[in-house]
Amino acid sequence: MKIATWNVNSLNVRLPHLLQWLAAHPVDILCLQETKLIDEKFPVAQINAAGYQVAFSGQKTYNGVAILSRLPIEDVVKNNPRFEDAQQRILAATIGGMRIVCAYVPNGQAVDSEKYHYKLAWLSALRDWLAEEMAAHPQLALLGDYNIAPEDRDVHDPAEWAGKIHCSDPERAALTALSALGLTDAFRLFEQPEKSYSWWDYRMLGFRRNRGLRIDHILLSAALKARCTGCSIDRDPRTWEQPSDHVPVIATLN
DNA sequence: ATGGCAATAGAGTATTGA
Repeated sequence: MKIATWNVNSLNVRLPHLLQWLAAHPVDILCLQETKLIDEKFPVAQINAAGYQVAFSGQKTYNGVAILSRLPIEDVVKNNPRFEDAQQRILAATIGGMRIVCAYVPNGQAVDSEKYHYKLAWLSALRDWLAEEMAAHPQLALLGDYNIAPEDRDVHDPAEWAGKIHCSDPERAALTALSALGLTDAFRLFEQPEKSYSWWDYRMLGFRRNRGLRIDHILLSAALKARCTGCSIDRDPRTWEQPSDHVPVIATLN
């Protein structure tokens, strides 16, 4: 069983990449972020034809999340019931006995900005809701674009990013609060190459110079951590023509 | 200190992302 997450930065533009990637990596479950599509325009037929069922929750221009699955998708919940939010950033579903939560955490723009405080409030509400979800579903995975680099080793230049958005102490504390619920970063369960990132700026030759951040994560409950046998980042799609600025993260479960 | 790239909306340029 393989589960994965990918911020595609517009599914309208990236559908060919998505289908190409799935053909090479036929994961069982894939969470998408930044689909940027209203539900009426979601490419259901193409995704079904690739062998996947799909649940989605979108809006115009921004945000939007989806879960693709080879197994039936049940008990879909859109957004956090504990947090009133016009932005479509969360999709939860039960698949194969697991609770899968797909999340697109707010960017935050700049420390202390209005969007930053929205990000922290959003993360606090996520924690509170997940505490309940985990009690009801011991086998839970939280996959998505967290817009937080957990540690300095997840940042290409920790000095340049110190205290800045994605790296500030309150953001990292919010991630620690999720860990305190019993969620573990699947990527760090295993030995990994140094300077592993999941996002690179489109500008300044960010990818070629490997000026990246690791901000896309798969967090696993204890029951799923015990089943996890591997986790990796697939940099390859970042080399394709007109790529997303993020790449997929994949975890293997037995 | 700022812009640099990409996508969107919409019709020139502003906004957002990370």
